[in-house]
Amino acid sequence: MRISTKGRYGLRVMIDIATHTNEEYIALKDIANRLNITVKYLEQIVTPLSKAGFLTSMRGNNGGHKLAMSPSECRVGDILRVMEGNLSPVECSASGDLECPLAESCATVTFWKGLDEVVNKYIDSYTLQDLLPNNSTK
Amino acid sequence: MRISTKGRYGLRVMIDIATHTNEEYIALKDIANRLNITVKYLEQIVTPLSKAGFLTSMRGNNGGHKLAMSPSECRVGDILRVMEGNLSPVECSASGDLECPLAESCATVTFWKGLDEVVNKYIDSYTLQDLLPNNSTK
DNA sequence: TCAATTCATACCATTTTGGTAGTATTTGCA
DNA sequence: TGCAAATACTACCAAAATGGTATGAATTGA
Repeated sequence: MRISTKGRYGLRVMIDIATHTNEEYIALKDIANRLNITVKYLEQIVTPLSKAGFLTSMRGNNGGHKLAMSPSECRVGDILRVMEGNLSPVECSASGDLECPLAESCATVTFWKGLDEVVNKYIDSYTLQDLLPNNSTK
Repeated sequence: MRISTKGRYGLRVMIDIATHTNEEYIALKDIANRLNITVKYLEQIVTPLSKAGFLTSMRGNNGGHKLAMSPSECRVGDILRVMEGNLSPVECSASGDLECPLAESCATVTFWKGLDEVVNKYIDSYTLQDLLPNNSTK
């Protein structure tokens, strides 16, 4: 029951961009420096976030990334779901319920679905804004 | 953010034993048959549950396992924590906070701790009794 | 003593994780 | 037009975790 490093870095990156935003594109190089990871690895974290529409990227000189929305409109849950792929704790609580060969296992499906709900509800209760350094409301 | 198969099997095994209990020890062979896994693998699932005190085991002929408590006294959370080792979503929300080199990462620690709490609260709200086939209260 | 059963290790193939490396492509600017 | 800066894409890789199987020893009741 773990959030992978990609999920953690993804969130950190979004926070970093949000705190250093100044109407210009932010180079991966700078983010990588601040977060102490390689640019190449950072690309792998940033790419899905960009494809999902949370960041807009710009190639070429003076290119980089910036937030595609305001921090208060960006749910932490959305970020984590993009980075982690699927946050369902077990397969059968996800969408396509392929196989449940055991009758007993189905007794637990409600339980797993409930856990799924609880997790998603929590992570969706936070926006990026809530996690910015100067913010202390939550 | 996944529960491993060991966690899932652990829960299934406990449910299986609870539903087939009749004041005698239940052989792993029978459980393995019903759950369609090998006895050897089942041993690895049952051993930590036994050591944690949720099952009492009996060696020798007519030996096996049985619940050490009534299903209503057995929290699902306790079972999962035993099987999964540590349910904290990220390291720094767990007990021994070794290193947090980045100032930014600490902005998220409250968030991760909250997630940790929410998960544990949910899984502790269920007892084994709640997951037995004939039960439909929750 | 014997059969049934738990207990304890060792082992293994596959997948996932956490990255690095190299190259191609795009863009702004001199 | 050509170059430098930056992202984008694709391979690749080592180490750890996952999800098991196999073997053998110890224990117990009859």
